[in-house]
Amino acid sequence: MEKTELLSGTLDLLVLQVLSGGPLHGFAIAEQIHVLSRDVLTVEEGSLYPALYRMEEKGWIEAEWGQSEKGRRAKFYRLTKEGRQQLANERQAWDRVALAIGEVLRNA
Amino acid sequence: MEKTELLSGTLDLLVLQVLSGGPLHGFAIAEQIHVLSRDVLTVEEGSLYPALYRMEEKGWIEAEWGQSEKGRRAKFYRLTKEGRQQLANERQAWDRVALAIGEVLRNA
DNA sequence: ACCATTTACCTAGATTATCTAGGTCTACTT
DNA sequence: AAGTAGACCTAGATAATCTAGGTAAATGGT
Repeated sequence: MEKTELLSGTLDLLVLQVLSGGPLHGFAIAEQIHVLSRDVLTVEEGSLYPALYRMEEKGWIEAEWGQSEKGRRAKFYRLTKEGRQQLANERQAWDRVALAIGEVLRNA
Repeated sequence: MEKTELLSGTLDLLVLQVLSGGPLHGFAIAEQIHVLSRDVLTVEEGSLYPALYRMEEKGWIEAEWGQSEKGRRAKFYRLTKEGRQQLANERQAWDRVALAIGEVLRNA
């Protein structure tokens, strides 16, 4: 209940977004989100991997085994066409909701 | 999974915020959030009432029975001092996280 | 040659928030 | 008298995230 440094419901959006820059393995996805958010957002592995499976089942991403920059085996994920569409949808939904919350915070 | 028109984890913030303008009964809290967000955010009653209890137990709000504008019995909630502090904390947390997400969306 | 650390993935179970879908009661309207 | 709207309540389902473990391979230090 305390230090939830990830806003529930935004994980898919974040993953899709960092994958839009090109394929990445799971570990690197979490790193990217952490770094790009300037250490504000932390994705726990126990959240990440199940999320990747869900998204793979939905056809938004595809996986392929390969080798990481550090020479270890790693599963690389890349966006599918559906994933790209989903990203667009989620970005729009985020904008809409974040703006709406902003309005409430401004006007109450 | 589809039309979640409320971002998980933001309900407390929204409730505290609309109460910062003065006491309101539960039904009116939901209305206010809906109206102020220009119909984007909808709080279901099954989410609202349990949330109000949680917040009351935490000492952020206090309840008192009274009469609504329409002449029906209604439970009015008002912010406590702790609630005001909590609101400040949650606003800050929201700003921080929303900004961080924005950075990821901009830079990936 | 050995051991610790880092990298990378995986999973079961707990927790928690929200929603669904019911319900009650009362005032007002027709 | 009946129907609708206002206002509250709750049990159970759903689903996302976290906790806290675990495996295995490559690197680095001694």
